[in-house]
Order: sequence, then C-alpha cells, then structure tokens
Amino acid sequence: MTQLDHTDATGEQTPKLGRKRDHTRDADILDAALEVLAETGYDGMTIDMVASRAKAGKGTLYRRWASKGELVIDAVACMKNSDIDLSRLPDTGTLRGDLIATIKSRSIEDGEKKLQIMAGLASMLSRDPELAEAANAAIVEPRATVHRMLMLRAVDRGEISADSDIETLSHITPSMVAYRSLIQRKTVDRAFLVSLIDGVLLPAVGLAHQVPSRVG
Amino acid sequence: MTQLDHTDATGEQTPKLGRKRDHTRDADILDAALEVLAETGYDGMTIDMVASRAKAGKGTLYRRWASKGELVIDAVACMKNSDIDLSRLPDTGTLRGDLIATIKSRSIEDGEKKLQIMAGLASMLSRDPELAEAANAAIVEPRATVHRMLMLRAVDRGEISADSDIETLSHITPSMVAYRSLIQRKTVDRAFLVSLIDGVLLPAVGLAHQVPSRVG
DNA sequence: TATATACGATACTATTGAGTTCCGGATCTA
DNA sequence: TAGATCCGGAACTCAATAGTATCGTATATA
Repeated sequence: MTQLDHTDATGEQTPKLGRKRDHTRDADILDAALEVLAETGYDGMTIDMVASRAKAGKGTLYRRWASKGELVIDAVACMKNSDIDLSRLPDTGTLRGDLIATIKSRSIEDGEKKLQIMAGLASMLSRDPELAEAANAAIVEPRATVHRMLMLRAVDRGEISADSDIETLSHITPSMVAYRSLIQRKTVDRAFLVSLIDGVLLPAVGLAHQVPSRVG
Repeated sequence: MTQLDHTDATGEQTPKLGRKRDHTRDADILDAALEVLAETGYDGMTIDMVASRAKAGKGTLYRRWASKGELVIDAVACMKNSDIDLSRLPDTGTLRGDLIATIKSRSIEDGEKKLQIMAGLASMLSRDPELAEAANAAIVEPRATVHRMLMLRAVDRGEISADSDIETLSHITPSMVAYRSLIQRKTVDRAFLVSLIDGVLLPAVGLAHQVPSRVG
C-alpha cells in the first residue's frame, strides 16, 4: 500500500491554496530508504541518511510519513514485484527447463539486494507484524510463487504427481538462497541454483535424479 | 586510558593481593545476554538490561568484556553445542527412522530460541565476520551436522547412493526451519519437520516418496 | 589486621538520533 | 499580485545509551 493520495502522514488534507506537494519526490525518498536499509539495517539507518541521500529535507520526509517505522514499511511494500513478471514465465515444455530458465544473473543480483534488506529488517520482524507481512509479500513470496506456478503447470500436463508437496517445495529455493547468503555467507551462483534443481527439487517430485547431461 | 592496573577486560591478570574475580558470575551474565539478545536483538539490547537481568553491576561486565560487541560475541560463542550431542545420534537402522528420531520437542524449543538470537544478530552479520562465524558455528552448523552424519551413515550401509548431494541436503532442514520461523512466521512443529523428511529429503536421495504408513 | 581488589548499585559524561521548528526561496491558486 | 504552502537545509530539543567513575561493602592474601 502506498501513502494516501490527498493526505499526509498526519492526516492533513490537500491545501485549497498554495503550492501542492511534489509527489515526484516520494519515489526518490523511498529508493534512498531502501538503499540505506540494505547498507546499514533498520537500526543503523537514520532519517538524516535517507534525507541527504534523496537530497531532501527531513521536514519533507516527516510531512509524508509520521515516523521512521512507517517510512520503512512503505519503502518495503512499494518494492513489491519490482523484478518479477508473473505473466511472462518461461514455458519450455519440461519442469527442469522452466526452472533452469528462471535463473538469470539479473534476478540473482536483484535478489541479493533484497536479501540485504531482509537481513536488516530481521530483528524487527518479530516485533512488527505489519512490517513482517510487507517484507514477506515483497521479498519472499514472489520468488516462491514462480516455482509454485511452474510446478502446478507440470502437474497439469501430467509431468509430475499431484501428490507432490508443491507448497513446501516452492519455498526450497528462496529458503536456501537466503540461508546461503545471509547465514553461511557463501556466494549464490548459477551452479548452486542448478544443484538445488537437479539434486533436490526434481528428485523430490519423482523425476529421478538424472545426471544432468548438458541439458541446461 | 583504563583505570585498572592489574586486571582489565582485554588482558586479565590475577591480582597478587585482595579479592579474586568471581568467575561464577560469568555464566549468569552470558546467559542474561543471550536472553536479552533473543528478546530485543543486538541493537535493542542494552548493557543495563543485561546487568540488571544478571543482578550484576555494569562495572562487573566492563571488567570482563571491553565492549558490548565483545560480550555478544562471547555469549554467542559460549552457547555452542549446548543442546546437541553428536556422540549420541539415533541409530534405528534406516535413514528415515534416524531423521524422525532427531525430532524432539525440546530440540524444537531450543532451536526457536537460537533462531530468535540469529534474527537479532542478522543485521550485524554482514559487518562483523567474527560474529558471523561464531553464530554460524554455534547455531547453524550443529543442526546441519546431525543430518550430514546420518546421511553419510546411510551411504556407508548402502541405503542411499554416494552421488547424493549430502552437503546441500544436510542444510535443507535448518534452512527451512529458519525460513518458516523467521520469515513466514509459521509454527515449526513435528508435522512440518516430518513433511520435510518424507516430501523432500528422502525422495531427493532416491528413497521413493512412500506414503508414510505409521512408521514414524 | 591491614591492604588491595571485587562486588552491586548508582550517578555521571558524552554522543547519537528521532522528531520539531524555523529560514529563505520557489510555486501554485485565487 | 498576494497569500498559503511547498521545498532543501540547518539548528534545535529531548530521550536513550555506551562507557566511566565512585560509593559502601565483602573477601582474600599477606
């Protein structure tokens, strides 16, 4: 949810007289907030950092958001679906082909930044359910949704059994990527993602562990 | 310039005269630090909280650790292996039996607290490699090690193929547990852990997805 | 027993940062 | 054009907290 159109954070309304709020500044401020969030985490982030990065005055920020917390929630919520287009999923005819096709270097890079943001928010998630929901919807679910849809399509065409635990399996890659990046602190590269597909996901849906002979 | 000539946090020396340091207080302080860490996260944790929880003076803390950061690193490092005993792994004769046997309610509870601590540390991990290493060794690796050892034993007795990607698979459960608890904010219960074993791990090592007929 | 040091408790200092207010200048509506 | 409100910027208030110092007391060594 974005901030309200005609009122500011404190509930003030559009002025009948005088200059109107310049909403072209909103995106700059939210982008700056996400950058600072990724670099320093929620607690390390200061309003001054965000304001100066966006070349804005602090007053401009507080005219739009009542507090640092609301700014962060809005920033996280607004990055939803910035990089994933569900209407353009790969369709190669096989589940393995589709899964491999979702691996894009741009997708990996974009994912890394979102993971940094998630790490910076982690300690807040247990204290702010609204933030947790926004972070989940913006960072995590889009990734799982891609795999879920590809697997459901594989069920439809009879490639895999409908008994497969698709809900759990669709979260394997997002989970392992977050874990490897944030906790193990190893690089997430194509080889790792392919090994998840060939060593975990496909065997788990009954597509026997095939030595992947130059298919991907 | 520190005020202490004979002992200080960075280089303790036994005094030649006078009262000796009471090292029985150390564990209380470290335990208090872990509790506060789990409840409030690194940034939310204050030295006063830790001191009062441990019924200690702040001076007592600063006599032992030079800073908040060093106290936290020490606290995390000292909880290593507090709950897992690698010399007493289950041995039921089948991989499934062993994996199911590792599910204990006490293990789940203990894991939840460690996950809270990990969440509280998350934003620090990218800035402090020493802390990241301590957290990984204390919280994450012990869990993966159990699964790794059980799977290696299954290879030894010929139950599963040596081609299995055991290194990746051993991190599936720790990863999915962290993900479900911290990000999805769903409960981690026995049913979820069993579904990981039967729906992901066993199929992935070539033990066909069997409908688990009251075996566990 | 005298001395040095640890202890818990508390007061203190210095810094940081959220949020507010004010400035001079720009911009929009009446 | 005039007044209201925006803008970036900077100064300000106020609360929180890391870290230091001190007090009265307890305890171990010489």
